Amino acid sequence: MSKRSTTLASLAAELGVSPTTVSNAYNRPDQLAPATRERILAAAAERGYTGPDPTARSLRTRRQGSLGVLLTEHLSYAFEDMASVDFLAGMAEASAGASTTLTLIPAGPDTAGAPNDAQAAQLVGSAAVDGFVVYSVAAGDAYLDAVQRRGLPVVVCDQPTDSGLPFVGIDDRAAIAPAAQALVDASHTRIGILAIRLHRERLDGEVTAAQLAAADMHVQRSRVLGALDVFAQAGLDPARIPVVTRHINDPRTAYAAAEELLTKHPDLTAVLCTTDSMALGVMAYARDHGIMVPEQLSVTGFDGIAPALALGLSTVVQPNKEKGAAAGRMLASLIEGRGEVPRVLLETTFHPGRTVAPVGA
Amino acid sequence: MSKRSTTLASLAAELGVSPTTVSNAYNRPDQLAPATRERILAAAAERGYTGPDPTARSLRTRRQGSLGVLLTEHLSYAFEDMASVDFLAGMAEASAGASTTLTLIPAGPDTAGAPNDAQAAQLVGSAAVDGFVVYSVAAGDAYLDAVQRRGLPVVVCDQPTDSGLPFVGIDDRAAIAPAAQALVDASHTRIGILAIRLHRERLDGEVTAAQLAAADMHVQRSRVLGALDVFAQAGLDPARIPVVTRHINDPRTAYAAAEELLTKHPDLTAVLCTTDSMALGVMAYARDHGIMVPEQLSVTGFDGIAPALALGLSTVVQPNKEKGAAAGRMLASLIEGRGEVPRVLLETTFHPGRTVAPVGA
DNA sequence: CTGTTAGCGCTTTCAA
DNA sequence: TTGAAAGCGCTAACAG
Repeated sequence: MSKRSTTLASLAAELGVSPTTVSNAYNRPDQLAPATRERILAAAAERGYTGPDPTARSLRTRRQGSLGVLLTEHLSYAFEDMASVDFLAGMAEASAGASTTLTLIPAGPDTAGAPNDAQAAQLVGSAAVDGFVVYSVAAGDAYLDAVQRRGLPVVVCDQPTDSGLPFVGIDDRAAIAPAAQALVDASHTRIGILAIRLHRERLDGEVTAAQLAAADMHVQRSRVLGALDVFAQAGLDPARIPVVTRHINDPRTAYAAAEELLTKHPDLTAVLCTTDSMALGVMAYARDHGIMVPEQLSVTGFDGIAPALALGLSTVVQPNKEKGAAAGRMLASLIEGRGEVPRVLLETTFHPGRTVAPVGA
Repeated sequence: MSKRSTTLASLAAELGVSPTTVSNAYNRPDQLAPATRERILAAAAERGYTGPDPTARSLRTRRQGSLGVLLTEHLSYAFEDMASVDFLAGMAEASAGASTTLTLIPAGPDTAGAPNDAQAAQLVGSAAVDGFVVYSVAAGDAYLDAVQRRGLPVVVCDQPTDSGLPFVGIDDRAAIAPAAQALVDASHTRIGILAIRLHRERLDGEVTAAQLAAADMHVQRSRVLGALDVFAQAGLDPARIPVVTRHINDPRTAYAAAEELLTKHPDLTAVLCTTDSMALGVMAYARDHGIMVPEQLSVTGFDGIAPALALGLSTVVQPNKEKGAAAGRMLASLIEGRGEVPRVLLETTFHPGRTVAPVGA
């Protein structure tokens, strides 16, 4: 209480032992006499010394004991999406396994060209971590650039898919096929697509083929293209399949997107969504407007989040949590120094659910 | 590439300026000639120097730029509960506001008396943070002790309620009253209660009055007692109201708990749950067993998580996200040095929903 | 088993 | 406007 806080050195001095000995008492219990150790720990407790200062230790050892996580856009949106929450849960598990902490970088929204590159660099540059997992960030994102410059180990998850960095994800383009196929098998021909965030720039509404081709959010783009692959294969004209998108991913927005799609195209008999959250929005909209699912409208999703599964949504299930765990483990092993550039693709499955029915059933 | 990485000092040497000047280029742009600054930044970029090392800076400035968050039990369980996810989203918002990162401490399960106090102290003691928010941790928890010993600013959220530390939460005992009252008003007399985790020690199954009185998880205890208050007031004998509890909070467990309660007490006409996740479990069980809600069974929850609200659950809504934000802001301001011991109680509201109906309706 | 000696990379007075 | 010096608190060699 009286003097400025106790340090390892001051403790050592008061006890008449060397700093090394005190340090060993904490870090290498087997390197000193148990009696000495007891004496040191007792004195420490008495003085309110809780052990070596983490910062000083990190400076010396060059290890932080923390994995950085960079989520797309504003963190608080990320938490609204169950898929990213599951991902984080998986990372938490991996980090507990490595007994490190998890540092979340609260990335602000990064609109392309917006002048917040400096802030990105600043936040990323000053995070006390041993490496980063970058989750579902747009190609060319300022935060991603900053992370790469930082020079620490990095694992990219989901996207961008072409960064050349260690990667964990799924094959989105192939993964969505069974959902699209289910619609085709049910004889649907008037199908709409609902996607979130195809571009870094805000872009809400119906998307042109050119815009789709230029989309820089790889995951969403792959899913839309994967669905169109299947529809084209089935003889449908991709140009006649409306694609509506929204920048923000939350329930209200999903509802509005569903409304736009179904109002502009009242003849649709099926909606393929690139996320479950969107599909949930469609179902909410349908319920509110007396549209029976699947009798009058078939709906498919993507992700396999709990609420969607609980509602019996026909959807592609991806192992979100396992993805987080895999990314976390991969990062931990890169930090350990096993330095290959691995690329892990996880499996997905189609959950038939009960929201797809033959046309006019 | 060639030599060991660039440091502020080496950069300064190569440029023939002093370390101070380079430091100023990053930290006090107004303290040096713009031209000098440009030159320094350019040279830095060229050499791949991304700015002052965060650890060294922290050691020097004694600030970490990160808020620590301590969640109960295994982090990955925490993520399964939407209420804590919402809380985290709120904290993320507050931390973005303070432009700090968020450090999650992956607390392992802390059974009372288990010998992991050392690990707790270790994890908490070595986290590079400026303070902690402790979320819903049992009274006497080893992690909480470790946090207190660490001597950094701390904000307690939800529980324990009697720590004397800065606090953010709700009045759980009063908050649950409207839910209980709704059941009473609907003339229910055969009511069961489902709660999670009343004690630190694992305890699954029906709880005795003595066990309830000794519960060290304040929040759950308060909610159960608050409900019993109302029932007693209405002339029901608390001793005849079964309380079933589960240690782990996940959908499967909730389902099992519902099954236990309704199997042991088939005459129940209503179940009051102390969390929405439990209530969801009851509804799932009811659906699977052909029990109509609310016609044959009334159900109430607590929390107001999105999936529950979407299903029309009659529940007490608490501002989870706002709670996280309030805790984060309070911690940030304590770190800034505004050092009172505040105590914030947030408001709750009862969401009538449609899962309560008169007996035998 | 314990001690001595050097920094880890940075910021901060204080001077020039 | 820039520089010199002095540590922040710790651990890793290397001796003893």
